Amino acid sequence: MRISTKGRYALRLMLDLAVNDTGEPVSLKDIAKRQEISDKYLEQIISVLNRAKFVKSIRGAQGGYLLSRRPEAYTVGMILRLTEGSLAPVACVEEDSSCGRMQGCAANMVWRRLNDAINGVVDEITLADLVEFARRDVGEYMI
Amino acid sequence: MRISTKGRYALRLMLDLAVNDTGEPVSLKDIAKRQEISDKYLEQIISVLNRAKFVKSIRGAQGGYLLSRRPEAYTVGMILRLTEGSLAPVACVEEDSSCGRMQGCAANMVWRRLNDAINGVVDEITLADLVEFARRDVGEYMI
DNA sequence: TGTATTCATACTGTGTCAATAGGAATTAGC
DNA sequence: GCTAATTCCTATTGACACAGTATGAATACA
Repeated sequence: MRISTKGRYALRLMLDLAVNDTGEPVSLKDIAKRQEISDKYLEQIISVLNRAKFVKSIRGAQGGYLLSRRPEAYTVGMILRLTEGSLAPVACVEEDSSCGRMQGCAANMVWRRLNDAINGVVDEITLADLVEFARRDVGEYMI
Repeated sequence: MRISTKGRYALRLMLDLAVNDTGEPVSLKDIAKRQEISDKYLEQIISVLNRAKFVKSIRGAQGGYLLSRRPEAYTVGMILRLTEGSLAPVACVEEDSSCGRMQGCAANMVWRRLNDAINGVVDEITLADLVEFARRDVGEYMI
Protein backbone atom coordinates (compact mmCIF):
# COMPACT_ATOMS: atom_id res chain seq x y z
CA MET A 1 0.00 0.00 0.00
CA ARG A 2 2.79 2.37 -0.93
CA ILE A 3 3.09 5.33 -3.20
CA SER A 4 6.07 4.47 -5.39
CA THR A 5 9.12 6.66 -5.88
CA LYS A 6 7.76 7.65 -9.25
CA GLY A 7 4.79 9.45 -7.75
CA ARG A 8 6.73 10.83 -4.82
CA TYR A 9 9.52 12.17 -6.98
CA ALA A 10 7.01 13.63 -9.43
CA LEU A 11 5.40 15.57 -6.60
CA ARG A 12 8.73 16.86 -5.32
CA LEU A 13 9.73 17.73 -8.84
CA MET A 14 6.59 19.76 -9.45
CA LEU A 15 6.96 21.42 -6.09
CA ASP A 16 10.56 22.28 -6.86
CA LEU A 17 9.48 23.85 -10.13
CA ALA A 18 6.79 25.83 -8.35
CA VAL A 19 9.09 27.08 -5.62
CA ASN A 20 11.97 27.89 -7.94
CA ASP A 21 9.88 29.59 -10.58
CA THR A 22 11.58 32.74 -11.79
CA GLY A 23 10.21 32.71 -15.31
CA GLU A 24 13.44 31.17 -16.53
CA PRO A 25 13.55 27.46 -17.32
CA VAL A 26 14.91 25.25 -14.59
CA SER A 27 17.25 22.48 -15.68
CA LEU A 28 16.65 18.94 -14.57
CA LYS A 29 20.21 18.73 -13.30
CA ASP A 30 19.51 21.48 -10.80
CA ILE A 31 16.34 19.82 -9.60
CA ALA A 32 18.08 16.49 -9.30
CA LYS A 33 20.81 18.09 -7.24
CA ARG A 34 18.43 19.90 -4.91
CA GLN A 35 16.21 16.89 -4.48
CA GLU A 36 19.02 14.37 -4.32
CA ILE A 37 17.44 12.16 -6.93
CA SER A 38 19.16 10.47 -9.88
CA ASP A 39 18.85 12.84 -12.80
CA LYS A 40 18.49 10.00 -15.26
CA TYR A 41 15.54 8.66 -13.33
CA LEU A 42 14.02 12.11 -13.07
CA GLU A 43 14.26 12.38 -16.83
CA GLN A 44 11.85 9.50 -17.22
CA ILE A 45 9.48 10.96 -14.72
CA ILE A 46 9.42 14.42 -16.17
CA SER A 47 8.87 13.02 -19.64
CA VAL A 48 5.50 11.75 -18.39
CA LEU A 49 4.69 15.16 -16.95
CA ASN A 50 5.82 16.74 -20.20
CA ARG A 51 3.73 14.51 -22.45
CA ALA A 52 0.71 15.33 -20.27
CA LYS A 53 1.54 19.02 -20.65
CA PHE A 54 1.92 19.49 -16.92
CA VAL A 55 5.25 21.15 -17.66
CA LYS A 56 6.68 22.74 -20.75
CA SER A 57 10.20 22.06 -21.86
CA ILE A 58 12.79 24.24 -23.52
CA ARG A 59 15.48 22.31 -25.33
CA GLY A 60 19.12 23.07 -25.87
CA ALA A 61 21.68 24.84 -23.73
CA GLN A 62 20.18 27.01 -20.99
CA GLY A 63 17.02 25.02 -21.48
CA GLY A 64 14.94 23.33 -18.85
CA TYR A 65 11.40 23.10 -17.65
CA LEU A 66 8.61 25.35 -16.44
CA LEU A 67 5.20 24.69 -15.00
CA SER A 68 2.69 25.21 -17.76
CA ARG A 69 -0.03 26.44 -15.41
CA ARG A 70 -0.22 28.23 -12.12
CA PRO A 71 0.38 26.10 -9.02
CA GLU A 72 -3.28 26.38 -7.97
CA ALA A 73 -4.23 24.48 -11.09
CA TYR A 74 -2.53 21.26 -10.02
CA THR A 75 -3.90 19.01 -7.33
CA VAL A 76 -1.72 16.39 -5.72
CA GLY A 77 -4.20 13.84 -7.05
CA MET A 78 -3.60 14.91 -10.65
CA ILE A 79 0.12 14.50 -10.28
CA LEU A 80 -0.02 11.19 -8.45
CA ARG A 81 -2.62 9.65 -10.74
CA LEU A 82 -0.65 10.63 -13.79
CA THR A 83 2.57 9.09 -12.57
CA GLU A 84 1.31 6.27 -10.36
CA GLY A 85 -1.78 5.28 -12.23
CA SER A 86 -4.96 4.79 -10.24
CA LEU A 87 -4.88 5.45 -6.52
CA ALA A 88 -7.76 3.07 -5.84
CA PRO A 89 -6.86 0.62 -3.06
CA VAL A 90 -8.44 -2.25 -5.00
CA ALA A 91 -9.40 -2.64 -8.63
CA CYS A 92 -13.09 -3.14 -7.87
CA VAL A 93 -13.68 0.47 -6.84
CA GLU A 94 -12.40 1.89 -10.09
CA GLU A 95 -14.78 3.49 -12.55
CA ASP A 96 -14.64 0.83 -15.18
CA SER A 97 -14.52 -2.20 -12.94
CA SER A 98 -16.96 -5.05 -13.04
CA CYS A 99 -16.46 -7.47 -10.17
CA GLY A 100 -18.99 -10.27 -10.18
CA ARG A 101 -19.08 -10.25 -6.41
CA MET A 102 -19.70 -6.53 -6.11
CA GLN A 103 -23.41 -6.81 -5.43
CA GLY A 104 -22.82 -9.10 -2.51
CA CYS A 105 -19.50 -7.95 -1.18
CA ALA A 106 -19.46 -6.41 2.28
CA ALA A 107 -15.71 -5.91 2.09
CA ASN A 108 -16.38 -3.66 -0.85
CA MET A 109 -17.78 -1.12 1.58
CA VAL A 110 -14.37 -0.85 3.17
CA TRP A 111 -12.67 -0.26 -0.15
CA ARG A 112 -15.16 2.38 -1.21
CA ARG A 113 -14.71 4.30 1.99
CA LEU A 114 -10.95 3.97 1.76
CA ASN A 115 -11.05 5.19 -1.80
CA ASP A 116 -13.15 8.19 -0.84
CA ALA A 117 -10.83 9.06 2.01
CA ILE A 118 -7.76 8.92 -0.21
CA ASN A 119 -9.36 10.99 -2.95
CA GLY A 120 -10.60 13.45 -0.37
CA VAL A 121 -7.05 14.21 0.63
CA VAL A 122 -5.22 14.24 -2.67
CA ASP A 123 -7.88 16.14 -4.58
CA GLU A 124 -8.07 18.90 -2.00
CA ILE A 125 -4.41 19.79 -1.78
CA THR A 126 -2.95 21.85 -4.59
CA LEU A 127 0.62 22.60 -5.47
CA ALA A 128 -0.02 26.17 -4.33
CA ASP A 129 -0.96 24.88 -0.88
CA LEU A 130 2.32 23.03 -0.70
CA VAL A 131 4.29 26.03 -1.85
CA GLU A 132 2.67 28.15 0.82
CA PHE A 133 3.29 25.47 3.41
CA ALA A 134 6.91 25.20 2.36
CA ARG A 135 7.41 28.97 2.50
CA ARG A 136 5.64 29.50 5.77
CA ASP A 137 6.39 26.48 7.89
CA VAL A 138 9.45 25.03 6.37
CA GLY A 139 11.59 27.75 4.85
CA GLU A 140 12.04 28.55 1.24
CA TYR A 141 15.00 26.41 0.48
CA MET A 142 13.98 23.10 1.89
CA ILE A 143 11.49 21.02 0.03
CA MET B 1 -1.11 1.88 -4.11
CA ARG B 2 -3.00 -1.36 -3.87
CA ILE B 3 -4.07 -3.58 -1.04
CA SER B 4 -2.72 -6.98 -2.04
CA THR B 5 -4.75 -10.15 -2.30
CA LYS B 6 -3.27 -11.26 0.97
CA GLY B 7 -4.95 -8.50 2.92
CA ARG B 8 -8.14 -8.66 0.92
CA TYR B 9 -8.45 -12.40 1.28
CA ALA B 10 -7.67 -12.19 4.96
CA LEU B 11 -10.52 -9.76 5.45
CA ARG B 12 -12.95 -11.94 3.51
CA LEU B 13 -11.75 -14.95 5.42
CA MET B 14 -12.34 -13.33 8.79
CA LEU B 15 -15.70 -12.07 7.63
CA ASP B 16 -16.63 -15.54 6.45
CA LEU B 17 -15.71 -16.95 9.83
CA ALA B 18 -17.77 -14.28 11.54
CA VAL B 19 -20.83 -14.83 9.39
CA ASN B 20 -20.65 -18.61 9.47
CA ASP B 21 -20.00 -18.90 13.16
CA THR B 22 -22.08 -21.67 14.67
CA GLY B 23 -19.70 -22.60 17.44
CA GLU B 24 -18.41 -25.50 15.34
CA PRO B 25 -15.06 -25.15 13.57
CA VAL B 26 -15.24 -24.11 9.93
CA SER B 27 -12.90 -25.91 7.57
CA LEU B 28 -10.69 -23.95 5.25
CA LYS B 29 -11.97 -25.96 2.33
CA ASP B 30 -15.47 -24.63 2.92
CA ILE B 31 -14.25 -21.06 3.16
CA ALA B 32 -12.18 -21.45 0.04
CA LYS B 33 -15.20 -22.80 -1.82
CA ARG B 34 -17.51 -20.02 -0.66
CA GLN B 35 -14.97 -17.31 -1.35
CA GLU B 36 -13.66 -18.84 -4.56
CA ILE B 37 -10.08 -18.58 -3.42
CA SER B 38 -7.35 -21.22 -3.77
CA ASP B 39 -7.39 -23.23 -0.55
CA LYS B 40 -3.65 -23.68 -0.63
CA TYR B 41 -3.18 -19.94 -0.74
CA LEU B 42 -5.72 -19.41 2.01
CA GLU B 43 -3.73 -21.82 4.14
CA GLN B 44 -0.78 -19.47 4.14
CA ILE B 45 -2.94 -16.52 4.96
CA ILE B 46 -4.78 -18.14 7.81
CA SER B 47 -1.52 -19.36 9.29
CA VAL B 48 -0.61 -15.72 9.83
CA LEU B 49 -3.95 -15.05 11.49
CA ASN B 50 -3.50 -18.18 13.55
CA ARG B 51 -0.01 -17.31 14.78
CA ALA B 52 -1.33 -13.89 15.80
CA LYS B 53 -4.16 -15.64 17.65
CA PHE B 54 -6.80 -13.90 15.59
CA VAL B 55 -8.30 -17.32 14.99
CA LYS B 56 -8.01 -20.59 16.81
CA SER B 57 -7.54 -23.83 14.98
CA ILE B 58 -8.75 -27.32 15.65
CA ARG B 59 -6.71 -29.99 13.97
CA GLY B 60 -7.67 -33.35 12.57
CA ALA B 61 -10.82 -34.55 10.90
CA GLN B 62 -13.85 -32.33 11.49
CA GLY B 63 -11.40 -29.66 12.45
CA GLY B 64 -11.25 -26.13 11.24
CA TYR B 65 -11.07 -22.59 12.49
CA LEU B 66 -12.98 -20.25 14.77
CA LEU B 67 -12.63 -16.59 15.58
CA SER B 68 -10.91 -16.34 18.92
CA ARG B 69 -12.72 -13.13 19.92
CA ARG B 70 -16.04 -11.52 19.20
CA PRO B 71 -16.33 -9.72 15.85
CA GLU B 72 -16.44 -6.32 17.58
CA ALA B 73 -12.91 -6.93 18.80
CA TYR B 74 -11.35 -6.87 15.34
CA THR B 75 -10.92 -3.72 13.32
CA VAL B 76 -10.26 -3.88 9.63
CA GLY B 77 -6.99 -2.11 10.36
CA MET B 78 -5.82 -4.89 12.66
CA ILE B 79 -6.46 -7.49 10.02
CA LEU B 80 -4.92 -5.56 7.16
CA ARG B 81 -1.86 -4.46 9.08
CA LEU B 82 -1.22 -7.99 10.22
CA THR B 83 -1.38 -9.46 6.74
CA GLU B 84 -0.22 -6.53 4.61
CA GLY B 85 2.29 -4.98 6.90
CA SER B 86 2.12 -1.23 7.40
CA LEU B 87 -0.60 0.70 5.61
CA ALA B 88 1.44 3.90 5.55
CA PRO B 89 1.55 5.37 2.04
CA VAL B 90 5.25 6.15 2.40
CA ALA B 91 7.89 4.90 4.82
CA CYS B 92 8.55 8.34 6.27
CA VAL B 93 5.23 8.57 8.11
CA GLU B 94 5.78 5.36 10.03
CA GLU B 95 6.44 5.45 13.75
CA ASP B 96 10.06 4.45 13.64
CA SER B 97 11.09 6.33 10.54
CA SER B 98 13.91 8.82 10.38
CA CYS B 99 14.03 10.65 7.09
CA GLY B 100 16.72 13.29 6.98
CA ARG B 101 14.49 15.53 4.92
CA MET B 102 11.53 15.31 7.26
CA GLN B 103 12.06 18.67 8.90
CA GLY B 104 11.99 20.44 5.60
CA CYS B 105 9.67 18.36 3.52
CA ALA B 106 6.43 19.94 2.42
CA ALA B 107 5.40 16.79 0.59
CA ASN B 108 5.50 15.08 3.94
CA MET B 109 2.37 16.99 4.85
CA VAL B 110 0.53 15.15 2.10
CA TRP B 111 1.70 11.78 3.32
CA ARG B 112 0.74 12.51 6.89
CA ARG B 113 -2.75 13.55 5.93
CA LEU B 114 -3.10 10.56 3.66
CA ASN B 115 -1.94 8.30 6.44
CA ASP B 116 -4.43 9.81 8.87
CA ALA B 117 -7.25 9.43 6.37
CA ILE B 118 -6.45 5.78 5.76
CA ASN B 119 -6.14 4.97 9.43
CA GLY B 120 -9.34 6.86 10.14
CA VAL B 121 -11.23 4.48 7.91
CA VAL B 122 -9.69 1.12 8.71
CA ASP B 123 -9.49 1.65 12.46
CA GLU B 124 -13.15 2.64 12.72
CA ILE B 125 -14.72 -0.31 10.93
CA THR B 126 -14.96 -3.56 12.86
CA LEU B 127 -15.73 -7.04 11.69
CA ALA B 128 -19.05 -6.72 13.49
CA ASP B 129 -19.90 -3.70 11.34
CA LEU B 130 -19.21 -5.73 8.24
CA VAL B 131 -21.27 -8.64 9.47
CA GLU B 132 -24.18 -6.33 10.12
CA PHE B 133 -23.75 -4.69 6.77
CA ALA B 134 -23.64 -8.07 5.06
CA ARG B 135 -26.77 -9.28 6.86
CA ARG B 136 -28.74 -6.11 6.37
CA ASP B 137 -27.80 -4.78 3.00
CA VAL B 138 -26.38 -7.71 1.21
CA GLY B 139 -28.06 -10.90 2.33
CA GLU B 140 -26.73 -13.52 4.59
CA TYR B 141 -25.18 -15.80 2.05
CA MET B 142 -23.17 -13.42 -0.03
CA ILE B 143 -19.95 -12.07 1.29
C1' DT C 1 31.54 24.97 -33.28
C1' DG C 2 31.28 23.41 -28.72
C1' DT C 3 28.66 22.65 -24.85
C1' DA C 4 24.54 22.12 -22.33
C1' DT C 5 20.44 20.43 -22.34
C1' DT C 6 16.13 17.67 -23.54
C1' DC C 7 14.31 13.40 -25.84
C1' DA C 8 13.86 8.43 -26.79
C1' DT C 9 14.65 3.80 -26.02
C1' DA C 10 16.64 -0.26 -24.26
C1' DC C 11 18.47 -2.89 -20.60
C1' DT C 12 19.06 -4.89 -15.84
C1' DG C 13 19.17 -6.52 -11.17
C1' DT C 14 16.23 -7.10 -7.26
C1' DG C 15 12.30 -8.05 -5.03
C1' DT C 16 7.36 -8.92 -4.35
C1' DC C 17 3.08 -11.04 -5.65
C1' DA C 18 0.21 -14.78 -6.10
C1' DA C 19 0.05 -18.64 -6.04
C1' DT C 20 1.34 -24.10 -6.50
C1' DA C 21 3.41 -28.34 -4.63
C1' DG C 22 4.46 -31.95 -1.53
C1' DG C 23 4.37 -33.93 2.43
C1' DA C 24 4.30 -34.23 7.77
C1' DA C 25 1.44 -34.10 11.93
C1' DT C 26 -2.92 -34.53 14.17
C1' DT C 27 -7.50 -36.25 15.27
C1' DA C 28 -12.57 -37.82 14.71
C1' DG C 29 -15.19 -41.69 13.42
C1' DC C 30 -15.60 -46.37 12.23
C1' DG D 1 -5.99 -49.58 15.06
C1' DC D 2 -7.13 -47.77 10.42
C1' DT D 3 -8.73 -44.40 7.32
C1' DA D 4 -10.04 -40.09 5.93
C1' DA D 5 -10.13 -35.37 6.81
C1' DT D 6 -8.01 -31.77 8.29
C1' DT D 7 -4.27 -28.38 9.85
C1' DC D 8 0.72 -27.30 9.65
C1' DC D 9 5.25 -26.37 7.45
C1' DT D 10 8.49 -25.24 3.93
C1' DA D 11 10.14 -24.85 -0.67
C1' DT D 12 9.56 -23.47 -5.41
C1' DT D 13 7.97 -20.91 -9.39
C1' DG D 14 6.54 -17.71 -13.09
C1' DA D 15 5.28 -13.24 -13.93
C1' DC D 16 5.65 -8.68 -13.22
C1' DA D 17 6.81 -4.14 -11.28
C1' DC D 18 10.18 -1.20 -9.21
C1' DA D 19 14.04 1.65 -9.35
C1' DG D 20 17.07 2.74 -11.54
C1' DT D 21 21.40 2.75 -15.32
C1' DA D 22 23.16 3.29 -20.03
C1' DT D 23 23.64 5.00 -24.59
C1' DG D 24 23.05 7.99 -27.93
C1' DA D 25 20.32 11.26 -30.86
C1' DA D 26 18.29 15.82 -31.43
C1' DT D 27 18.21 20.59 -30.33
C1' DA D 28 19.68 25.24 -29.37
C1' DC D 29 22.32 28.94 -26.98
C1' DA D 30 26.93 31.51 -26.85
